[in-house]
Amino acid sequence: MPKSPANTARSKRAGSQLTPDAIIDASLRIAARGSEDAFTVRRLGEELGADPTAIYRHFRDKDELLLSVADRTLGEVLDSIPEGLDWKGRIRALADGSLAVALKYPVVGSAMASRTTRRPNEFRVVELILGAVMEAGLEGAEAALHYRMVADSLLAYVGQQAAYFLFDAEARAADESAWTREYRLVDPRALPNITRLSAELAEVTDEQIFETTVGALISAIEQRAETLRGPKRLC
Amino acid sequence: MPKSPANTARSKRAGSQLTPDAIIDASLRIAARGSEDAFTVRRLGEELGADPTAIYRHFRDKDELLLSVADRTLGEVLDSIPEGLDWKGRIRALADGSLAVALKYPVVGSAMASRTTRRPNEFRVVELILGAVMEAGLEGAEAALHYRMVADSLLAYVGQQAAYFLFDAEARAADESAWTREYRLVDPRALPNITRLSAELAEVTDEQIFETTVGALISAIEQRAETLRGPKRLC
DNA sequence: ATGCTGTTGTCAACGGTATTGCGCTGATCG
DNA sequence: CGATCAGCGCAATACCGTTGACAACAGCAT
Repeated sequence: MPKSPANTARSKRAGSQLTPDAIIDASLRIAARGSEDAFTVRRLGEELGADPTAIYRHFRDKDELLLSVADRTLGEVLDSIPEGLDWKGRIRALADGSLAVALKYPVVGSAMASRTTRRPNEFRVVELILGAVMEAGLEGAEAALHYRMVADSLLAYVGQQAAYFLFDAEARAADESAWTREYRLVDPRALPNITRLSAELAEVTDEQIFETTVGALISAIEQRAETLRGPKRLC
Repeated sequence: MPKSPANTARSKRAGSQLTPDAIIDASLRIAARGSEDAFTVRRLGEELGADPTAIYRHFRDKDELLLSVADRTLGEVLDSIPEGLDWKGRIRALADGSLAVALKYPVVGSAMASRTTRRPNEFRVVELILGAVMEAGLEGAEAALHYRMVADSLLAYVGQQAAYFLFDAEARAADESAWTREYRLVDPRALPNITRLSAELAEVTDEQIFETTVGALISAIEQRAETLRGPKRLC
């Protein structure tokens, strides 16, 4: 075990050309290449010009590295959110930023869809969402519940998109043509709705879907707050 | 290439003790053991009492097997949905059933979160959701869009839950205690909302979150249909 | 009956993955 | 100046999915 670094004037520059930050940078470079370049320990060593196993001097295992990388990207998302937005704007900005960064680094996005990093920037996200739902008018257990709804749904959706994006071009092309091709060949008697809407199904874009989903979450919060605020009448 | 099976009286019983169905059954048995037993080709061979590579005589690769397994479980979910429910009830039944089966076979649920199987039962799901949103009052592109919202959100959420459930007990225990432990140790000045709501955050259950999320999707459909139906006035 | 053909299971092997233990080296510190 | 020790390279390990060669065996035509 190394002693605490930066204790004295230690690790001035030394022979250590490898630092946690440099490794995270290299990881992001690889992750940005999407499915063209697998994110493996060997590939990472190559990118760093070092032996693959050198990474293990700075991270316990690949999982811990991934968590650190994810935290870095989370930070980028948070810093990109402008000041002065209302609660809906902040949630929308978080959602859009998360999706963008997850599609930029799909390996990271897909791997973290079901994880909690427990690192600094994750707490900032929690704080942001909690602040938003409270500004919307929710309190206590209701605020906590709706925070979880937003956080879990967003993370799951974004991770799913990233994983899908990670598929290589061939597989994705096959998947997408399925919407237009196979839906038209289906038995119209057993599946009348699909038959009738096959054209419309093929034209829905991912952006529309994401926008609609985020909108659904936001308006759920809004309605809940309204119900709790004015329980007297509806109209 | 084999000719079409069951053409004549072929494959009466023959030497073939291994059938696609038997392999799917064995896969589900392994998948049901969750994280205690990895779902590998070798383990599958062991479960079948056969050589691991024998599977490749019936499925092109592991991915195709997984798709078939997933389709089987989808069928179970669909068959468990009772007749005579209104559109909200059908969507709720589909959601609850999907979550249940994904937690029963977490490997399958997590692996399929970002896939489309393009197999018979998937079309039945599409048909079901489309029918529901149309019964709610949506048509054409609006129906297609909201179908995608429900399908994608549900699949992503359920897959996320399954992946999380797949973690071995130790990791999950650490994760869960994080909610109660680390949230209390946080800097109250930088993260006031977390500090204030740490108790409530720890008490939110997964069931509540899922129920709230599905409710949000349903009421988004309801509202959209209402807006389109009566565009005259609101009150 | 005999041989042909095609299916199915077995075996050994290959290339890929993450990870670990050992030995060297070179900067830091007493 | 010599001892220490963190950081790195190397070799090896234990898995993983997948493939190709081979043997057993059914059904079919001769």
